[in-house]
Amino acid sequence: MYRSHTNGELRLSDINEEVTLSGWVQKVRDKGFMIWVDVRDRYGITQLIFDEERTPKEIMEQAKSLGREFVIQVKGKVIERQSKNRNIETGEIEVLVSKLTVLNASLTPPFTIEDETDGGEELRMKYRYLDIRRNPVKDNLIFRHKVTMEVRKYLSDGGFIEVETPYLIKSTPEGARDFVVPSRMNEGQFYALPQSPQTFKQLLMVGGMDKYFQIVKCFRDEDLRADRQPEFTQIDCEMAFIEQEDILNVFEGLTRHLLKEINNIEVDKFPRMLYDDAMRLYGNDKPDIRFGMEFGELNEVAQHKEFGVFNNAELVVGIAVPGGNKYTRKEIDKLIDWVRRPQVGALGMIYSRCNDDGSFKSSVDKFYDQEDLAKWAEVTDAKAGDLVCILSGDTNKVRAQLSALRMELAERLGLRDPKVFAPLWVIDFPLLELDEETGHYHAMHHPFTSPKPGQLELLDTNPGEVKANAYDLVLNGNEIGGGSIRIHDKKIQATMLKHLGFSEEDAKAQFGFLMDAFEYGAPPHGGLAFGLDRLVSILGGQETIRDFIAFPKNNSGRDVMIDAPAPLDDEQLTELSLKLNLKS
RNA sequence: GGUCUGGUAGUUCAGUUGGUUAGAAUACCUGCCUGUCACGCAGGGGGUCGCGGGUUCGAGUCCCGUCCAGACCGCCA
Repeated sequence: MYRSHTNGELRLSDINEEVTLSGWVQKVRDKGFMIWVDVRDRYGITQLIFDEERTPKEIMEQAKSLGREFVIQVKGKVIERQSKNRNIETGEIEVLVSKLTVLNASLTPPFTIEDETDGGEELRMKYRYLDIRRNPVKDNLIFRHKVTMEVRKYLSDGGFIEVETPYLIKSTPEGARDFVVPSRMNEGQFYALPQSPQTFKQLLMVGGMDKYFQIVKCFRDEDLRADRQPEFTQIDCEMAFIEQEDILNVFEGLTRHLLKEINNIEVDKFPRMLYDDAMRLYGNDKPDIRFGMEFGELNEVAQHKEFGVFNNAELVVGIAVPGGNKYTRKEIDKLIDWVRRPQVGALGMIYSRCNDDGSFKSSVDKFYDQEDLAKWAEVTDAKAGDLVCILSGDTNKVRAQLSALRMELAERLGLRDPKVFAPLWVIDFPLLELDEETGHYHAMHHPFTSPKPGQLELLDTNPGEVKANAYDLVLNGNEIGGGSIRIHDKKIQATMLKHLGFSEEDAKAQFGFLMDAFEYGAPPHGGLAFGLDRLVSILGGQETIRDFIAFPKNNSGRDVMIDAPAPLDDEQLTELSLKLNLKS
């Protein structure tokens, strides 16, 4: 028996008990006459004591030789501490050791195994198994486990069946790049790893599994970000014989259940915002509504004077920065530099100070009088003491720029409180999106999303105006889920693919299996998918999803611990009938 | 594909205008220490300044290239 108790469990009530403990050496405090050793496992820390009077000499010597992260097993008696430590749960007792076994020695770890480690990101990833011994990472993994258990519980109780779908599927040209897997038995042919189980879950609907879910890995071969991994986990769901309203209700219920069970927070009914309104008021389809600073469009009140920059702009739009009038000229200039960075891309920024006496001072006083500036303040809902920041230009670009500024300022003003949760639905997304480079439309959600009833005809005349039965769940400025009512009619699906630029042949080759299935009694259906990694990190009140993933990839898609990806040797390449054609 | 930031002891970092033998903290090793718990005290070892080239009497420091890491833009139906 390696242990009778864990290291987080002994209390005063266990005094005089003979116990066996196992764990890692957190710390050796050698005071000469007395040695304390903190032994750790995932449940906590227990202090072991060795002293000249009560401990045999050879065990004292053994204790002196222990190093950090040695795996040890001890037998001993639980005794009350003379000086107690109120900071840890086992702080009132210690174990007087009568037998010490080193189960495995350890090299000195490259960073400290403590809550506030001295290890940098790269080092922690290389030795992730040591990192996982630290409370913050360990707790995050346990937290993730709790969230997924609650998800499974809620959905299973709601009649959903978890069904696994294949990982080795077929590459499709739409959407993200696929990770591909060569097939040895089918020379020159490749599987692709799924970007999502989309078509399979639709086929499950045709198969009559009218409430399906799956907690499932998905794969996208695109460049990474702090919050984006090449393999990530989705809570994937689909329902048949439902309307959009049913889906919103079920998954609003799931989200509310998680907030209640995990965060002990009750949330009101989630607001619903039209996509068009989200873009107009926040410049963004995933608005963070924990704070205001809504956009005020200023075309009408700013385009009647001699200021060419505004007059030539498609959109003039501003936000009020609460308390922003206290910024110095220098600070505002820095802000202007910030919006001019290539990552934001604004050409400049106009501002108007809202003074406490009700007067205004703007950077364009030459063109606008107090009455004009008062209207700007009114439209942007600026109060005395605020600063109105205005950008202008092409509508789509300027909205994105002002949205970036809004988020940046909110961050600086501390308005993005991770303890506050402000979920909302964004609904009525456009069906199609214009690719400015190619001039072609592509599906904003995916090609299986159904247009709003009665809008099918618009596809020919004004495709950009067609709205879809598509919706996103947004939490604190993050898209945590998205979905749609799907097409379940072969003809409509064929029309849709035609508009996306598929020839009849290509459509059949890529999605013939789905359209064939639609001919055998496909029920009306729809669903959505939650990004689990991001959902968990937001519920956990943290920015980085990597600390909620046991073994994440780095910025370049590498696993620095196992050093993947890696080249294949010639033998393997030959077996797969592959020949390399390296660019460099 | 692009923009920016960084790379110096095991680790986290400092290193001024280019100038003597490259420092601190921590970790590690040795010794001391009668209740420690961020233990304390004394001593010690530890450096390819990412790599390559250049400028210079002299480069951790300046220039060019390159690799690696991080953040962001593009991309992510």
